[in-house]
Amino acid sequence: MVQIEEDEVFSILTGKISTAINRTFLRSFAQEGIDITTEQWSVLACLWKKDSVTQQTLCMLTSKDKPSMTRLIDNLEKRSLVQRMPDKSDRRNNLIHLTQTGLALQTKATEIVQNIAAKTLNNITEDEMNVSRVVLKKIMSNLQ
Amino acid sequence: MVQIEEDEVFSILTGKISTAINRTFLRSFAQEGIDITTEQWSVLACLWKKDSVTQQTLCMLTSKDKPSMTRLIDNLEKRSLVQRMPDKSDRRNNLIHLTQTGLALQTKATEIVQNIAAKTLNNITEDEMNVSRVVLKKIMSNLQ
DNA sequence: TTTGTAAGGTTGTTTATGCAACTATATAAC
DNA sequence: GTTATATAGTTGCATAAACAACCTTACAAA
Repeated sequence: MVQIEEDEVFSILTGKISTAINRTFLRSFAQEGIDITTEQWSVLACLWKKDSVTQQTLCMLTSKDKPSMTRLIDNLEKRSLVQRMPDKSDRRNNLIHLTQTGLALQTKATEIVQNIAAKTLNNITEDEMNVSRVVLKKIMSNLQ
Repeated sequence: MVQIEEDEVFSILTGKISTAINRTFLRSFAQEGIDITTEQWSVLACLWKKDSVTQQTLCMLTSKDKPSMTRLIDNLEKRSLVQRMPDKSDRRNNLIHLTQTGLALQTKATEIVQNIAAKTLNNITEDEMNVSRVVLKKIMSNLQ
């Protein structure tokens, strides 16, 4: 049984680390003249792997709920990065399709994200990384 | 040098884990009839340790910026959990003071948080936990 | 004493989350 | 075929984050 120290619980629960990462992320993107948020990037990253999927699919891939996805897509459409397309085989679906602009962002954005990741994970050893992977998986499964 | 796999970067950057924890947190509190958010709790938790501190102090303790804190305190005041008090020695300051209601929440809230933490960290060994602590510290310092 | 500057807070705008309630389409049961 | 139910997506409301711009009070330098 793990002894839980209040301070570390505090740090994790309050999302200190995730908001710090998010802040870094936003600033790096802004600095490079890319006007998207972390969340918008997370959707684009899915589409760069596989384009033209339903909003529901994107919800599952990003662990966001339907209303959040609706508004994320709204904002991505405002920036002309994606476009909602009707699905002929099932009219309930929107197929989210990358525009040329959205597609063109991939290289630069991916590079920026890799840099952030490298900076964030600096000094962390391979062993520490492997343990962390296990821990993260356990936590995710503990939370369902 | 750590090899960074895109999937795990993705999971961390998108805050999948922190939002999952946050969701669990909100639901547990709601279930027990406590109507506060994770962020509001994080402020209360500071005050339970040391009452009557400035908003700026709370900002530093919770890693939030001034506007966020202003609105958090607004919402905590709405719920009558804290009260802004003038600081006679420096009129720029607000001293944030726990009300009786805010103080009374401590025991139950702390118990709920401990339960969430225990559930979240279930199955994680002492060794894994120790490595994780180190990794979290390194990440925080990498992000300043 | 006046002026400049720093520090503590607040407000406005945009984006995002959670939840509940809603519409529209599809599908299964009768 | 009609009804019931499930699925996809949208909208409304409250809360929170980031950033910039702002007001007020304190304090130091001239």
